[in-house]
Amino acid sequence: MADHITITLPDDSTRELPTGATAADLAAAIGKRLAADALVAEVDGSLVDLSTPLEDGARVAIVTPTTDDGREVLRHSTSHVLAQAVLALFPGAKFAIGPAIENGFYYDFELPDGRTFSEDDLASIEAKMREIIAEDQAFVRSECAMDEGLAVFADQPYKREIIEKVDASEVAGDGTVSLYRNSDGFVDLCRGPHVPSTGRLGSFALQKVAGAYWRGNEKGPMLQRIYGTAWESDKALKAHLHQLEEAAKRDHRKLGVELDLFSFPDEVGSGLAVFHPKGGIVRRIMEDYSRQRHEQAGYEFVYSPHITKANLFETSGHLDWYADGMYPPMELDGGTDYYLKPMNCPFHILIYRSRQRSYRDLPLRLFEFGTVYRYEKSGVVHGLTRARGFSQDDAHIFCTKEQAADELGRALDFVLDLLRDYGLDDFYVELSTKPAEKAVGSDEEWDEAIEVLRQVALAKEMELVLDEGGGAFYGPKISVQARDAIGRTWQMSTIQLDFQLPQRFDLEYIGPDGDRHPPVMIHRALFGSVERFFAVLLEHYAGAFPAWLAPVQVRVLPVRDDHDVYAARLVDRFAAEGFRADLVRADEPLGARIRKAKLDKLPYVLVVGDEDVEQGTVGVNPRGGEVERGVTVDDFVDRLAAEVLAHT
RNA sequence: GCCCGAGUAGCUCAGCUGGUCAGAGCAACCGCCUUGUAAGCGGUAGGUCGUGGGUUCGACUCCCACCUCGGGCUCCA
Repeated sequence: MADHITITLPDDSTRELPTGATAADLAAAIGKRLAADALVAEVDGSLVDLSTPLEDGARVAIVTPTTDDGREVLRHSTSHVLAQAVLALFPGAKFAIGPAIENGFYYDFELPDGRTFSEDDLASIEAKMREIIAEDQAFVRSECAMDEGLAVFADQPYKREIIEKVDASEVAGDGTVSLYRNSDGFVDLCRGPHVPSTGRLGSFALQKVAGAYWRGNEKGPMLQRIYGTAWESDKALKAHLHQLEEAAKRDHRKLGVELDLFSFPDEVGSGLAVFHPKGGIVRRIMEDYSRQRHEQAGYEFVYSPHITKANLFETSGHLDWYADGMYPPMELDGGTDYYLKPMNCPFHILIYRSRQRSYRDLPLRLFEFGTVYRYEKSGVVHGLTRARGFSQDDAHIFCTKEQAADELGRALDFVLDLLRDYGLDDFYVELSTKPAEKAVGSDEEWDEAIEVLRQVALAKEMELVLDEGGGAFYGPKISVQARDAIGRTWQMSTIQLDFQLPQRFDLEYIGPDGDRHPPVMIHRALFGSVERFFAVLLEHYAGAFPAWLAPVQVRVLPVRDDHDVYAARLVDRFAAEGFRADLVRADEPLGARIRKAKLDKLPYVLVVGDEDVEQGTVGVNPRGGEVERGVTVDDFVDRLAAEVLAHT
């Protein structure tokens, strides 16, 4: 046996180490700083503990906390400390699984006698975790045979189940399982790797308690899950918690109440919103602008009813594939079932089919703000973003097969262009393929359609992400994902190619050759749901809508009663110019009225006093800007008009 | 749908183990104040404590059911 081994580093340089050297030795050999930062190592593509002896010829990278892999290990190890703390504080607790997840980790437990965790428990658990971390306990890996593992976890049914069900191939095919022990006797079943010792952890916070099914199975036992977040430094942790606070402040459900935009009256039912006047203004402008752009882009507007006989959705296939998502039928006219519509497409198809179509009619682009109703499971309803009744800005483009690629490209351009006009400008595109279970049509048809969509997306040179099995039952789709002001991504517009529905409804057109041909159908929604898009914009802007969308654009505040007449004349002038302006009289001090206007997030507050009445000016207090005195009214009107026109 | 948590005036919330616990601030309304850029002063009104049952001499407080809201229910030790 040679007395040394050769290791290749990520930069392709090599290093000689004594035989038997571990990943930790390698880190130490490279540098003090790296040795101190090292959490685990990546050896030939897989992550291992630092204590792992290296093989000659291995390609090794030392993983530090500020990498994705590093954070994942930190989070995973922190979840172990969570389990250790819970087992110490709650004798008899059973522990199940505790992986790292995006931004954090969780661990599932079952407490004796059906006990549950409360928020107060989190504080004591967190304190115990900090003790364990302060003790700097080593994570010591060992391996043992499966039956030995079963013995170690004699009173831990979930761990036993994991061992029993573990696929032999996943434990290196040798029937062993790996364990990690900490110094006070805590032992967990874990594939690893872990940080060398608990002292490497600490920038974490426990967040919430939730129920979760064992193995995600609704029929299985319900466990108590504790969620936490963990980071490489207190600074990163703080930044993450701050981001969460920011998101909470922007929550559209909260802003909807504060700004008097919409509500969900209990009397109406879960997931069913009503829009108040201020929300109504924003929504109407959103819709009007959309209509205007659709008209310019060659769409024709149609309308369809909210309910229809079952027959229509039988033909479309919705009742076969989608019945769970539909409201139950109403039986009318002596035995005929009527359904609330969950989608608009079948109606648009009937409009297409209402007369014989020629290739000269194509592409036919039908557009509707169609309100649909979907019976979402009660646990998934969420504000305006997941509602049971909502309006789609739904369009269906009927065209020849040859026109499809061009129409898809135009639709994608149109969608991106319009999203930018609403203030979103950071996108990527997702391509969703055939669902594993619910799908109609042959694989060949799907592959062909997917290929067309892929080409269209590639032509736009946009970042493309594959979403396996995420398509609708009738066809694949491209969806545009937008990142908002604080970096969250939202699925926005979808463009779906559909060969199925035209077949099911026997659609046809007469081609130049005089023969009948099946058209292709493109489903396309930009907002997806007007309500949801409203929520996204509300959160994106944190309630501070740009002037063109703001419910009130200008508030005029007279300094004293005797400036009322002048102020009222200004409001009239603004109204005449097509702006939304109001006036708040001097019943309260100016400072108080300014404050209220600011809390209402109005784009402009105008203060008018003696000087302004004399000179025909206003004092302009713009949202997020400096106060400017003595601006002429004409000047202000020009500025606001320009701003509204430019959609900024 | 299932689990956990929550539901007290329009909003935000206080109210310990059942017995003056039905309260505060903001908002609303009425006065006074007449004000130059983020909270002037005083007063009034407002809740069958989510709904319906039950236990009890007595329930916002305990039990059951239902409704609504929030978080979670894929990420394999």
